[in-house]
Parts: sequence; C-alpha cells; structure tokens
Amino acid sequence: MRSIYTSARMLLTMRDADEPSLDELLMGAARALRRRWATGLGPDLSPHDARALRVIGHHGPTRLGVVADHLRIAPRSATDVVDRLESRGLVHRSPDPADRRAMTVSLTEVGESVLAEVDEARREGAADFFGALSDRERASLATILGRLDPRGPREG
Amino acid sequence: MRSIYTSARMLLTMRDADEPSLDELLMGAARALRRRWATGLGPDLSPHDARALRVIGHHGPTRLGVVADHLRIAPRSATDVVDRLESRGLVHRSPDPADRRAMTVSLTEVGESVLAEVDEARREGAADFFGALSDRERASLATILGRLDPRGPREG
DNA sequence: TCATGATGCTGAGGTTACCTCATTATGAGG
DNA sequence: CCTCATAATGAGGTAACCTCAGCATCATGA
Repeated sequence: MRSIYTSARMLLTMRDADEPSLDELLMGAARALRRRWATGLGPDLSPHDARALRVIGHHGPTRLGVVADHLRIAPRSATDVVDRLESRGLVHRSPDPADRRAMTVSLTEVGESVLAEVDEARREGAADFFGALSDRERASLATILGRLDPRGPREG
Repeated sequence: MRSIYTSARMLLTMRDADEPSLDELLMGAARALRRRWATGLGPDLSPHDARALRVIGHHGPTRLGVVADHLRIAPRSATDVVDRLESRGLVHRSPDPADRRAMTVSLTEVGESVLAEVDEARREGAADFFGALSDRERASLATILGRLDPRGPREG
C-alpha cells in the first residue's frame, strides 16, 4: 500500500509542469503512429474501411457478424461497411456453405492487392516510426508495454 | 526456428506470429488507457465533451475558435459543442471585451466541479494503469516514448 | 474617413456512420 | 413439427460532423 504513495503516485504527480506526463507521451505516440498510417492510406480508403479489409483478408471468407465483432459495431452496421467495400469492388459476398442464413465476405483480386498495399504501408510506417529507437530500446519498450494490463481494472 | 539475425528490420518483421508486434502493443496500451478513462467519465459526458471541458478550464475564458482548434473541428462545430455544454450548465458564454465579434466560454461553478472530477478520475486512471510498472520501468518508458517523433516523417 | 476585405460566430441544410426495430429465412432442440 | 434462437437486411432515426451564407465587427490603406 505504501508504494502507491511513495513511488507511483509521486512519479506521476510531481513531475515538472512543462514535461509531458507518461499518459500524454503514450497517447501522443499512439496518435503519431495513427496519423502516419492514415496519411499512408490515401484519400480513397478510410481507416475504418482499411481495418475491415484487414479483418476480411486475414480471416478468409468471413461472416458479416464476425466482421461486426472485429470492428466493434452492430451486426446491422457491418452490412453497410461490406456494401461499401463491395461497391468499390474490393470484396464480394458468397453464401456460407455451412449455414444458409449466413453470408461470407472475401477479398476480390483488387481487394487483395489493395490490402497488400495497405499492409505494406502500415508495416513501413511502423518500421519508420520505431526506427528512431535502438534495438535495445525497442526490446525494452515491448517488454514494458507488454506488462501493462490491456483489460480494465476489475474484469478478469 | 529463428535465425541469429537480430537487426532492427528483423525485430520488426520476424517476430513470432502469436506475439504482438510493437505497434500492436503501443496501440493496445493506448486503447486500454482510453477505455479506462472513458469508463471513469460516466454515461453523461462523452470523451469529446470532457476534452472540450478541459480545454476551456485550462484556458480560462476561451474563444469559440480556440475551442475548435484544440478539438480539431471546424469553427462552426465548436458552436454546437459549446451549446451542448452550456445547455447542461457546465459553461457560459460572455462577450469578448477585446473584440465585439467574438464570444468567450468559461466554466460555471458546476463546470469547475465536474472538471475537477474528470481530472481526478483521469489522473487516478493513469496512476492505476501505469501502477503495474516499477519506477525504473516508468522512467524507461518515458525516455523511450520521448524519443519517438510525434510529428510526421517529413514536416519539420 | 470611409471603402474594402478579413474575421468570429451562427442559422440553414446536407452527409455519414452509426444505431434500433421489424422482417425473412434458416438452424437446432424438445 | 413446433418453438425459439440466430444471420442478414430493409426502414427509419440520431448525433456529430461538414459547407455555405449572412451579419456584425475589425483592420487597412487610399
């Protein structure tokens, strides 16, 4: 209990006022990386649509509901997202052979190549972004970030 | 079976498939912190409105246009944001004494106390989130994140 | 000093990406 | 086979943006 007040709390509250705090640094870095990725996408594909493309491409033939889960949107909204991608020729629907109620979505050839570009730009952006760090720093960063609890305070 | 190569590129591209990459770790950590903050806000204040409240509270009497700049929205949209906060009694408009075209926005007493709560929840959320780390790890994380370029690749 | 153009806010109206609810078709268990 | 759950989608609504136009005011320079 003492450590909350003697260490963690101190480090987080008694810093110099003009230095960014840890949370600002973290959010700033995330924002910078997101911006870099977004500019790499070009004007024709929103980050959200790119994400949908990645989900579908990674998953293979994907049910609409699965797309919704991964994008954290309502199932009904996945229909619209897929409609949009389909109208641009990036994906196509097929009936799910295992369940005649369901549709699966897959990438078209155009979709595959667009996804390859997106993935490459993304990988390149990340490599460039983290390229400012040394190998040791990258390893250290990965270790530390890995120790942060990605779940809420009281969930698991 | 991984090779002896440990260069930067290798670290970024030849990781184990089930281990999250550095960019995933970073975005995951940012998302976790954002979620923690959002749940602390309660259902009555969106993250965006909370941000507006912080901008106004930190700035003192703030022109609508300044609010727009900080929220990265069009000036016209700042009017709506301030309308909403005003209708909830959190801020009030006053004419700008230096420019009779302009309005400034300030926190009401209620706004001050809501902002104090928001700030406290935010600070607490961050302290709790980074509390999983040791002092050394926090210091190291701050140093490393500080070395990442928050600007784009070719801007400054 | 006054015409001219820029600036600050807001009314009007449009777009977009969500949402809920209802409907249709199908699956799955008593 | 009857009933309930589930998958996708049509219909319709909402919230948060946007642009454009308009009004008041400021700033400039002839």
